[in-house]
Amino acid sequence: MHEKERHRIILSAVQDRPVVTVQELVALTDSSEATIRRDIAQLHVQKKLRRVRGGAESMHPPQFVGLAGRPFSVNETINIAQKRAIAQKAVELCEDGDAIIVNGGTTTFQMVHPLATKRCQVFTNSFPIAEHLLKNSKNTIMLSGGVIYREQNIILSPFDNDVTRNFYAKRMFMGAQGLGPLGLMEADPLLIQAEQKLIGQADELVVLVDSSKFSARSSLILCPLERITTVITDDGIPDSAAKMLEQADIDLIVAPMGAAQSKATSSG
Amino acid sequence: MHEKERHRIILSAVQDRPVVTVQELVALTDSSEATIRRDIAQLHVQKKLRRVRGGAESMHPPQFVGLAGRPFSVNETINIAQKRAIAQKAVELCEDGDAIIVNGGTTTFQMVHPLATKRCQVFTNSFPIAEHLLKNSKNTIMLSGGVIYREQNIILSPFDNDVTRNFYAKRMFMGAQGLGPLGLMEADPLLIQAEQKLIGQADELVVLVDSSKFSARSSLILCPLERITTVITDDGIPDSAAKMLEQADIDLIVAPMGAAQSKATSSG
DNA sequence: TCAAAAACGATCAATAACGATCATATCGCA
DNA sequence: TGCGATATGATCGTTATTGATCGTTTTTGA
Repeated sequence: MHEKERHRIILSAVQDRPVVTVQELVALTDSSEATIRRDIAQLHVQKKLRRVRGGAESMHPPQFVGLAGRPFSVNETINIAQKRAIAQKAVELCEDGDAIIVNGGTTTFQMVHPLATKRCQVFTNSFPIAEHLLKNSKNTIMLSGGVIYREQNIILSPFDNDVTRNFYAKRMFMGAQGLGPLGLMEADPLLIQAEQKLIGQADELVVLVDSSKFSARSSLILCPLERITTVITDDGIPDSAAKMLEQADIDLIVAPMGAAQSKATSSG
Repeated sequence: MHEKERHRIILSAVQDRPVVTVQELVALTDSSEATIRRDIAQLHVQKKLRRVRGGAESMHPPQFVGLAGRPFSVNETINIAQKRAIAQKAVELCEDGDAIIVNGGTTTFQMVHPLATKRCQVFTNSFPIAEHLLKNSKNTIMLSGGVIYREQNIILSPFDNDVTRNFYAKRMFMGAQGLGPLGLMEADPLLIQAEQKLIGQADELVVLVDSSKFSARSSLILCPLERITTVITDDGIPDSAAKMLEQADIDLIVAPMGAAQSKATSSG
């Protein structure tokens, strides 16, 4: 067996499992302990894995997401003030008893705090949102079925016949990568598919975007402007964007920012 | 078992319960007290947990959790030793890559700790099981869609067309209210419906019941004995029950109780 | 309060993992 | 084919980890 081949196997094994022992790799590659140790040492200096006694472990250890409060470690803290203000306005649209769909995302996640005092029927595809509402509110929670994708903490189903089709809501709330004349834009094709499925199950579509999203562009169009009922953003929205929304007959809600106002930065 | 593996299991166990004893961890990892104490001391200086007399406790535990925070506050603590031992044996049937179904319940929940070091495809209808495995393991998690019932922390779908139908597994693991000559017995009609749906999606059916369940009777029959492939119980199983299982051609696995006990035996 | 039981810490032997070295095997190239 | 370079496997001394045993400390229960 060639070196490259072993390395491929080792990296594959170490990514699948928290730890791989030298013995397991010996059995897997049918080579000697000495060779495996040399390979591990080599991959260690290449930062492809971490060398530990007895074997090797992944460089990206399984995320220890502390508690319910902090799901997506990176994105969540960007523009947090704007997101909170926007989410607050979004929840103000909801009344007890309403059936709503909350699509997963860092902005929509901020809805969980004001939602804690409500009693709505919440359908979501976000594991952290469901978790938080389950533990900290009395809302009825419905979850979509499917595989839980760890990076986004989103539940995706490749099938068309999931329970999503049995839920119909007055409003759906969602964030987006960008919002322009062509419509709502998203980056990931997988997300596109899931979100389009959800959009079809709601009457009104409420989009939550901080003002930086009006200049952000992405490659994939999720839906045209006409489909959007309401846009909630912060007071950094450019006039041109406001005019664009007005012409498309979209309700615009501007969430006022508090005293400590920071410039919105694009959050990827 | 290697160091990292033990640490993973210890951290998994300590998150599930406010305090874990050294003895429990010895049983869970099949290593000596001295080793566990060293591990706990090590994780203590790493601030991964807090070392206390008798065992260890979680670092951020005094956290208030609502009703739904812990799976079943009452049921969870009874027969905990038996449940852990039984769950341990159940996980020993699983190999990396296996597709398994884990039905929600207090006994099956104990499978999460030994599962922490595995890499399987786990389909479950239990929110706590999904949550724990998501945070403490690298398993692929698939969740059934539907309403989250807070009392049982189970996700139920009244519809027949949910994503459950798209998942097929080698084995399904489930607990039960009782196990008698007439078959597997359950108390709640709603659970019956959901569990029957799941049973149809697996090849083998593995039932996890502590020995008290052989004398328990319930009103509703979930499935006949013939459908059961394997029963895992503790060594308190009465001879009559063992004979009943043998006549029904069911594999019986007895989980040893206590530190130094006879190894598990398989028959039938 | 005292005695029994459990938990603990320290120590030591056994074991497993490691690193270094050398002999052999394989590959590239002329 | 022959040669050099590199990769691999085996051996051995060293080091780290583990489990058992001891005596000590803490908790439990009468």
